[in-house]
This record gives sequence, C-alpha cells and structure tokens, in this order.
Amino acid sequence: MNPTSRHRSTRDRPAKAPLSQDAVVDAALAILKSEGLEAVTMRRVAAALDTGAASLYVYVSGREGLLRAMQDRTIATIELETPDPSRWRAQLHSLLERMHRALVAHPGIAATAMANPPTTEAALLLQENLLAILLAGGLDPQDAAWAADIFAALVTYAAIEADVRRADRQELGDELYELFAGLPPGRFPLVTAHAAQLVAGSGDERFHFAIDVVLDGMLARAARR
Amino acid sequence: MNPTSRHRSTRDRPAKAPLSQDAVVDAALAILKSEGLEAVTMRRVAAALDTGAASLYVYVSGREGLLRAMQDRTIATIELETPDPSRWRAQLHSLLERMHRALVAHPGIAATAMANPPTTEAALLLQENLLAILLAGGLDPQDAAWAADIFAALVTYAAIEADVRRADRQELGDELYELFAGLPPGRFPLVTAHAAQLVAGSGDERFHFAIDVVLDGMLARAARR
DNA sequence: CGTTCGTCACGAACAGTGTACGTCACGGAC
DNA sequence: GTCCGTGACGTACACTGTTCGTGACGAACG
Repeated sequence: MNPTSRHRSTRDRPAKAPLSQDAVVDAALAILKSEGLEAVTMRRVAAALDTGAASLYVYVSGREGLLRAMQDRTIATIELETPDPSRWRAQLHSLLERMHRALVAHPGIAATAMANPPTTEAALLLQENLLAILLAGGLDPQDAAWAADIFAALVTYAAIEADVRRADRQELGDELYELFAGLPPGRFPLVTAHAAQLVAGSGDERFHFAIDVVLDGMLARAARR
Repeated sequence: MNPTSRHRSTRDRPAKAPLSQDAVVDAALAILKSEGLEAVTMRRVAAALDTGAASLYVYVSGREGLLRAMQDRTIATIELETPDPSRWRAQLHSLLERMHRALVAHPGIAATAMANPPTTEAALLLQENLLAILLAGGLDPQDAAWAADIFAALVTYAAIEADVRRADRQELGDELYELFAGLPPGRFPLVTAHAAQLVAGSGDERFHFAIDVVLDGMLARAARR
C-alpha cells in the first residue's frame, strides 16, 4: 500500500468533460420535462451532454438504471413535514399534494415508480414521514401502515391520470361527458344517467376527496373497534 | 354502381391462412402469459402465427393498437354481477376481485390500462356494473361515481404490485421485512419499529381491506351529511 | 373456359433502439 | 521523460416498430 491516499482517482477534475451521474440525470430529466418519456433515449441524453451513448454506462447501469435514478432524484425533491398532532390532517394533505405535484412535473416517472417500487433512501424517508403524520393523527400502527400503502396507490394513480390527460388534451372532461351521455341508454342506463357525476370535479378535487374518504374510513373502523 | 351487392369481399373464406384480429390477439395473449410483456413484439407474435410481422398491420393498428385490443379482450372476460341490494357489499368484493384476477393473469395489462384508460364497450359495461352495485348499496350518485374511480385505482395498483412481486420472486415479504428492520433506527425510527406492520398481510388481504376502508369512509361521510 | 381483378400475405428495407467491445488520448505518478 | 491507469469515444451487433412493393391466390366476369 502506498502511504499517500491512492484511492482517489488520478483525475479529480476532468478538465474537459465534467461528466457525472448527476449531470446525466439532470440532462435526462430536462429531456423528460420538455419532450416526454419516450424521448429519453440513451443517444438523446448523450447528445444533450455532447458525448456518445456508451459514455453514459459508466455512471448509470443502462436505461433501466437511468430511469431509477431519475425517479429517485424526483422523490428526493419532495419537501417533508415535521409532524404536528394538532395539524396532522392538513399536513397529510400537503405532503400527498407535493408528492402528486412532483410526479406530475415529471411525466412518466409515476409509471416507472409503479413498475419498480422504490426502496431508495429518499423513498424510505418519505415513507417514514408519511407514517409519522398518520401516527401523530392517532392511527394505530397497523392501520397507519396500510393507509400509507393506499395513499401511495392514490397518488401514483392520480399522477398517471394527469399525465394521460395532458398527453391528449382533447378529453378534458367535456369530451368524456359527451361520450358518456351519448351512449345508448338501453345498454348503459347508469353511465348515461350519471354522466355529469362521473366527470364531476377536477383532478385535484377528486384526489383530496379520496384522501379524506380513506381517512374517514380508517377513523370509522378504529372508532368501531 | 353494380346492382349486385359488391361491398362484400371477394374472398370470404381465405382458405389457406385463417388470420384475423382475434387470432392475432390470442397469439399475443399467449405470449404475454408465458413470457411477459416485453416478449410481445410484432415479430414474435407473427412468428407464433407462422407469418411475417407486416401481416399483422392489417388487423391491428401497430403495437399500441395490439395492446389496446389485448386489454379490451381481457376486460371483456370479466364476469359481471346482477345487482342485489341485500348482498351489494359482497358483490362489490366479488367483482373487484375478478377484475383484480383478470389483470394479474395477464401481466403488464394493468400498466397498459393505466397508460390509456379504456373507453371500450367492455370497459363501459364494467363501469356500468360497478355503478349499479354501488347505487344498490344506497350511495348517492356523486359518491358512487367517485368511489368507482377510487376502486379502479386500487384494483390496477394491486395488480401492478402483484406483477412486480411475481417478477422478482425474492422480496416476497421476508426480504422486505429484513430491509425495513435492518435500517438505521436513528434515521428511520418508525419504519424500523413498525416493519412487521408494513409488510403484514397478503396482497389479497390488503386489497380487500382497502375496499372496506373506502366503503366505510363513504358511508361515514354520507351518514354525517 | 380464359382472363381479369381485388384482396391479402409476405419479404425486404429503413430508421431507430439498448448495449458491449476495442481503442485512443489525456494527466498525474514514478 | 517515460509509463500507465482512467475515462470517453466510435463502431458494431442484435434487436425493435413500421412501411413499401411484389407476388399469388380465389372468385367474378365475359
């Protein structure tokens, strides 16, 4: 062994190309935001960094790994709450709303998050925070754990739905209403009759409504017990 | 115009190759079940039908259209309920369970269903049936409509989760438990403390629990109103 | 019966994709 | 001044989805 620290690379400051995992992920996220998930290809990301596709494989283990890294970075940007038992319900809505927004801001990430549920540090901290708020609200641990799971489902579902709606701007409600209302009432009596209710509310309204429903259900079951 | 009906094809029974949309979708679903979604490529499906990839484009508008057709076919196989107000809650569980199973039986279809929410006849009939059961349970139309949406989220989420768990058989609970329990308790006090609760219950148990929670929440809100 | 014609399936080709390998230049260490 | 490891690059491969032109088959018409 050499007495001097030799673990450091011989080239601490690559004078020419400042390539790094962060740079790769940044470039990929930029392309994701501006051109969508399908445009995030290895060659495209490499071109944005003025290099070749092969160079990315040093910092990222393939496209799959790149997507995971992007997903992790996105989750890491979500601001957490410091649990306060007197405002726990509002805090829950705030946290979930920020999760929702972070996913919506990066179209396609929500779908990726479903495909491989994240167990990275950022995701675990988020889970920790979510649990803390629910426990501060008085839920018993088992209910809190399962509730956290349900909320994760609702957030990602809402985010994916928002992604889709942005993709084809057409069916922004009116289109969907006319589709429902214009169906043959013989075969679809309820869908046609309640078309207005089916398309009622914005995505955010439905999202927060769902959160409250789950919470009330949890509390009702706890009270009954 | 010719007096005789000329709209019919000159070749009603292609004696040699019995190719059709159904045949294509059948072959694709078979590959999906046995080898997963990624193996469903145009060439692979065509090879199973002993033909070339180009031939598929007559019956299916590209890969996207093929996936839509597969998704529609899958939904169409779900058996519906004839609503009975005295057993509506059990009927809801049964219907959602069948939806869940149908999606799980075809890995990847759930993810596709999220990407483009289906508005085909089969999907609408399912929506109609779901609404009928909820209305039979006494929910008012607006609550029923939004509840249907939440249930759709839960079903697809659970299905995707099941797909993932099957893909990497490793983390079947024990692995996940050890991951949670083995974290540094300083940074993750709640996750480590309640690791058992976080991984408790099978997928089915959590699924049906979530359904009941949402229902109870709906009923509690309705009663309070 | 011979010809024509429409329909369908096929082979080949194109533009991309993710990924692996061999090579080259650079900058610090001896 | 020489050496050598490190990181970036160009190329190549095996794929992908999709399109186009060709060819053959069977039925309809004269």
